[in-house]
Amino acid sequence: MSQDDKFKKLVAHCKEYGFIFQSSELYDGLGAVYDYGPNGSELKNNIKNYWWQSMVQMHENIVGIDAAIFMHPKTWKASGHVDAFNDPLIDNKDSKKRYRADVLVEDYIDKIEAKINKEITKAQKRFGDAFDEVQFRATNPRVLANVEKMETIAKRLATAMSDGDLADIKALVEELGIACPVSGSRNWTDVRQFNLMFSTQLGNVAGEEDKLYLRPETAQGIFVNFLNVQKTSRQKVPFGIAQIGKAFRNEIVARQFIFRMREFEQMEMQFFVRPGEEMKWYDYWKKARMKWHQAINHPAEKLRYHDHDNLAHYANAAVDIQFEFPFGFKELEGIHSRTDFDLKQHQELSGRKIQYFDPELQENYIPYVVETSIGVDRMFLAVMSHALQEEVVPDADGKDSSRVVLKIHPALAPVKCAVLPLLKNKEELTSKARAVFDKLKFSFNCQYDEKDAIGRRYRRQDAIGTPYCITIDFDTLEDDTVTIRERDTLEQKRISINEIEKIVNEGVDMKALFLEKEDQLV
RNA sequence: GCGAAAGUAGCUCAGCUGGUAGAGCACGACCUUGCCAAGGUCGGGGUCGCGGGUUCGAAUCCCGUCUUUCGCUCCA
Repeated sequence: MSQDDKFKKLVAHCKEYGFIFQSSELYDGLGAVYDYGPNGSELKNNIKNYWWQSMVQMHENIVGIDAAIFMHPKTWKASGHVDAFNDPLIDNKDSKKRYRADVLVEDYIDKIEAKINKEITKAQKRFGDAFDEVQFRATNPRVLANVEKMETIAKRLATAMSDGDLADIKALVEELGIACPVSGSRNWTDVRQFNLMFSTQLGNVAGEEDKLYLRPETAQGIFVNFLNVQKTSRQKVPFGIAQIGKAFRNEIVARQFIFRMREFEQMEMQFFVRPGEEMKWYDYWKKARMKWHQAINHPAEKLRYHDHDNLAHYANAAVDIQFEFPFGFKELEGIHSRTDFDLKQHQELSGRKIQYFDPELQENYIPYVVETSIGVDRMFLAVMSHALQEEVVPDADGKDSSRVVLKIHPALAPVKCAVLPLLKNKEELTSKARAVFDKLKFSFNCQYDEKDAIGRRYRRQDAIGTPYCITIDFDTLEDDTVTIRERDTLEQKRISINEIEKIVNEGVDMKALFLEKEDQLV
């Protein structure tokens, strides 16, 4: 099966079995927005629980918060999003390629600089030891002209950027004769501004000053609460603050099902450390997060680290954990060393001190931050795409038949257990099965199903990843035993009704995922 | 946003040299069925994404629009 087919099957499966629907489908849908259905919301909650427990419950020095989506507008000035998320974009009409107009101009400036450097190297060779670079730069007419040109362009670009003068950026591109690297043509569209943040307003009659943004990341809710949390939870550096919540980005292109959505959910943990110790913790979380992924049976070969070539404005080191999705290796989680950038910025713009007094060092400092940030929806997609399998199993006559099975980790499965009377028309069986179901439903998400042949019901449960099926037959009426059927092995065992709860609970227990990691808890 | 492909029943799709819709699976009822899907009978369900045009007549031809998929950019 091609990757493309596999992906299509995954999307179809998600819809057919109530995992994911397109948002507002009734009205033709809304671009790049999706809803989670009955099974999807269960799975999503289980993923969030797995993350939350591994972070907050398993670490004494990590606490959770739930900050509002609306934040003071200055937050986004401080975080750099107002500037960094305002990209002036320009398209080349011939190659159909899109570029950031400011980057095109900056590349042009780099070219001039390269020219100057070439000039200097040449002169260095000619004059040898007698060469004085400062003197040369100050006097050589070609160098002087180029430096002036560079400065003029840079200054004009900076002014145009801060004024939002898109026409002048376009004019710059045209005047400099910048050509598209692909088509070589200078046939450009106008420069257009794309703000990746959604805006709305506070109050009914709002002016520009009341403009609010929907948060483009959850992290800032943690940073602005740093002192509140640190003081009230009596935490000492190093410690972390975890949060799960929605974030919004008005992506130019949102694609690939739930991989890139305009409204998405993040699971973030900001770990505050002593300045200078950030790389140690960066390495620690890099490893710890990889283990978290592997613990739910995602194989090592489907996961890999990917170092960032270009660091974001707030980071001094950054690595992605990539997962092999049906459409290739893509980013699933990011681990960033964010330095003291955010806290420092908030200190500056708020005019309030954001410092931590370290009782051991007897000094005040702004902590450094190591962030782990993972997309819930991407994790969902990773789990689904790895779990969805089609395999050949023997049917009633021992012949080959295919089954579609979601081999999802039992701890994440939407339904933990299905209770099935062997036959539908025997009242003794159905009422006994009902009784068993009514007991089990207090312990975990459980389903009762009596329709169709037993084999077909097994397959239905396979399709949504239910790890255990309990079948009630005539022997049950005699001795209170049932068969328990395991999803992956298809094995059936005869157990007593009293054992069901214990066996299923052990199978789906999340604790098992943490035990193997105990040796490396903070 | 630009380029390419697609949109017909809950799902997967057929029908498309124009004559007002079909299959398989799914769904409901009844029968059958003693452990790994696809047994029998009956039944419900679609104004063919939406809007407009051409035509006596449009799922089918034309235009527009929305959505999805793939590529370009960015990212959790």
